[in-house]
Amino acid sequence: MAEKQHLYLVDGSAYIFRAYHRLPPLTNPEGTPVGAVYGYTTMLWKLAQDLDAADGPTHLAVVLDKSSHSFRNDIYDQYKANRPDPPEDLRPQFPLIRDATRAFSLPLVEEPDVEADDMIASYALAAQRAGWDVTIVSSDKDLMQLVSEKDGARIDMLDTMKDARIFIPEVEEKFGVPPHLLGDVLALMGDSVDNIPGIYGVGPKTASKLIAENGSLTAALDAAPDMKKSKLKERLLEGREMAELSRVLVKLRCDCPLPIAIDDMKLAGIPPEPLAQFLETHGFNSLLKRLEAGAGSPGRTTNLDPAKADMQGAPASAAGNAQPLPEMPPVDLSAYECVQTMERLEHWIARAADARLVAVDTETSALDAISADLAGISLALGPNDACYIPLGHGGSDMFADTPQQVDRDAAIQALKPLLESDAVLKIGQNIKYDINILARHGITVAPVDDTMIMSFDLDAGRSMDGIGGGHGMDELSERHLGHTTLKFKDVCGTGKKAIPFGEVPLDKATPYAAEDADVTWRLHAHLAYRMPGEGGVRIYQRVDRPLIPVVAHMEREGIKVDRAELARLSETFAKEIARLEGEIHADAGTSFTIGSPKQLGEVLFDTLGYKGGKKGKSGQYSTDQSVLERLANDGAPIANKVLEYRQLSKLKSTYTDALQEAINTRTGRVHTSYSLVGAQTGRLSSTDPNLQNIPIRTEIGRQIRKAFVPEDGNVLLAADYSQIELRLAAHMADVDTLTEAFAAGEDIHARTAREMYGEVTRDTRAQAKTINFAILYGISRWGLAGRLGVEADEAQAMIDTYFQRFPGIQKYIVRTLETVRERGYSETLFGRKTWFPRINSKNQAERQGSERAAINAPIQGTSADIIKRAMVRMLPALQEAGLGNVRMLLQVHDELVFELPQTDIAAASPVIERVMADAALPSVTLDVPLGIEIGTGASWDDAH
DNA sequence: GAAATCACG
DNA sequence: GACGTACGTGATTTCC
Repeated sequence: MAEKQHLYLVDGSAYIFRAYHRLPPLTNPEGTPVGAVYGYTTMLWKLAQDLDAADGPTHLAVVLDKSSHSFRNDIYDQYKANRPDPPEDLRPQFPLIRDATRAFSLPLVEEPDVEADDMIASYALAAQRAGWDVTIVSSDKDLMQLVSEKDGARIDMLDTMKDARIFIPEVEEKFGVPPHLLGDVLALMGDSVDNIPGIYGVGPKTASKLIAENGSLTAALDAAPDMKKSKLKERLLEGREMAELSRVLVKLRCDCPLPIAIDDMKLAGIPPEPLAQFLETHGFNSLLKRLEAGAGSPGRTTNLDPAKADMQGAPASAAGNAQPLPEMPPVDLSAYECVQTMERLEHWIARAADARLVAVDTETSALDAISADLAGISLALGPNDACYIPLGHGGSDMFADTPQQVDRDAAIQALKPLLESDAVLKIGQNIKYDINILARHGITVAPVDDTMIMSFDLDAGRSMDGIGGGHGMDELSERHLGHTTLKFKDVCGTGKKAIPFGEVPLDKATPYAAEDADVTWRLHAHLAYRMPGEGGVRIYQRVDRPLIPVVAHMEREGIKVDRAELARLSETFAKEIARLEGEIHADAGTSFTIGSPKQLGEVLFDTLGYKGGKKGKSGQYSTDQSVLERLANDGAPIANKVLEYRQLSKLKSTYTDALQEAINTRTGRVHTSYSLVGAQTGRLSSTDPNLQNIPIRTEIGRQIRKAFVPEDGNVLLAADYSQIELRLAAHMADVDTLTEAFAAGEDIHARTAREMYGEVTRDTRAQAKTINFAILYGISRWGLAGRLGVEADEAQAMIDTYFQRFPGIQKYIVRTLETVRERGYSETLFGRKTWFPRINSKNQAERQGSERAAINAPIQGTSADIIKRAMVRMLPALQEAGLGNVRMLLQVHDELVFELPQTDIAAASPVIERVMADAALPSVTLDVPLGIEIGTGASWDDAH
């Protein structure tokens, strides 16, 4: 029997309207707007690429509206009458949609006097009659009428923007009736966009209820006279005629003549040449590169990673698309405007809306986004085309005049539509900060691009000659623009004499603030230009960019800590510290600063004369934990006391004291700040305070975790990836023994012990665990020897055994190092690069250090990618499950912490588990399952 | 501001 | 023949 045919019908006209509103204002090299065309092209690409997929197309055609007039206008002259003209910069894109379709060599259907919907209906039913499956690529609710299954041939829909399949249950869920009754519902409720009247006062809810109860529109209208007296009854009686007219209007014509036979819509390989030409003409360089990389057409090539078409999360940004690099004149600080009236503000807002790409920077009174006050906002629309809008300036001198400025709340109301518009891309340097500042003024800034993160995704780990390897704006400006920015300290001063930005006079504030926005705009142009050619698009668009609002939101949530509990602990610790101090001084026979490693070393090794003091390169004795533990074993009672003293001082100063200070006075919670560019591997880092290193390993430290608590009625839920890095190592090195052990849910360290030593005892398991971790970090015989307390050759023998037992691991290490040496960077499964500029260094220590980091980076980085993907999907998944009260508070590398009502635990746990376990999909299918461990409780400690 | 130490994954 | 030994972070303290 022949394979089943599957026809995809693309509703091209509807798509470009949606693409237009979701995509940034890209232009081709000639300056013609092509944002929507780009979106359309990527969609076709993705569809064509699914040619060999299980449910992919065997046949494909695009259907477009030919003219604005159709037979429906003859029936009802008001049909679609109140539709506004398409936006100015969309109009030139309509003909380009045809060009794009032809470039893919796809059949195109355009018929006069009927709408695209009618042609789609006619084709869909014809194909279904022939026994084919049909997928309509659209999200138009009218087309949902066609969803059906007949003799095993199904018609379904695909919304490529939401990546959602719509079949009968989805229609029923949305409208409360099966698809064949949908036309009746639509007729009753009407449609303001198409100007279909329906019945006045009847919306989707009432309409679907009436149809569901009566079985059809006619029956519903017939039943009206018998209804008990109500507003609805009157409306049904009065509106009968309009409803019947509407029923005709929403009915799809299924009998249009078919200009192209369905058999001729066969999707074969797509000739690359016309497509390449089209992509080149419009500057779609990222797609062009892919086409070339695939050495063929999207419909045929197997080189394309499905992840690249995995459009989850982010609306497109300018980064990664066609971006010619504009000419940029030198920065001119005198070119900036200080916006002091509503008229000028409106002018800038209008221009920004027109430009559809604006660099934004907020100036505030402090560095902490959760409590800092807004001092002003700067905007940039191009090089030297920038302004500063002071909103909270006034001298500290009470007698000085407050400078003229727009009323803050009025300005915020005026800026809100711009900053929230889907059609305007907001770019910022660390825009998470600005998002959080503006969130407190009721503005949800979106969509965004972030130059700091773009830089990180291109250049993580790279150090640039003399300029440094960071991603701060001043550094980026030096590196990419050769421009030295004004420094904050030159404007606000430094140290004690520093003044808040709101007290800086406007003639000094304006050049500083506007320059930041100008430089951000310029950096964005540079980085967006580099993105596609240097492989930054995938990780930026799929992982890091969609994460920005998610992390911003977590920071705003914060977590509650029990201040009284911390204070109690501080006091207990203080007493204990004082006692130990006395004893240590007595043991030493002298009073000294225990917290000074220098003095402590001298006391231990000179005054008291203990053996084994080793000085480092600074000429100082080492007194760290391992040294003190050794001394304690050799019978030095003072050593244990110092260790205990150290532990308590650490806990008190870093945690119990500092966390009390960190409680925000406004929210009563602790708000950390996450850096998305903090760790070279792609991990997040947490500062002010660091909530990623709260004690857990010792009993006394865990008391601090007990102070992290939910609000009354809630619980904390902690969800951990179990052994994720070892699982990823097993997958990436392709070690069957380990992947099978993980699949079987075995204790992986025990399994390693069995493989290496033939038996599992407490000892061999512990050794195997150490070796497993050593592998992840790039092993050396000395390092392992030190950890295990054995000689180096014994450690070497274990390493040899390990590699013999798991040859895949050794191959992975060799392979990874080879590619890093050759290309200069490592890569995660999701395409995140980390650069190792010293991998070929002549300095052995430097080189070996880089090698160890390079072995670890793909594993640690892939783990980071996975949890980031889980975070991006988490709240939408919970929302969809009706769990809007679940709050995601913290991320600790392989753990997510949530706060939720006690009553939601049972429903939320499986959703959280599923999102985390499936986070690699669909981009990457792992050979190992990702195990998730979930706990709940009345504190963070209890949740473990 | 660097160095030493130690909290976490 | 010396190097200096596990990957990735951030906060605190002391001392120069």
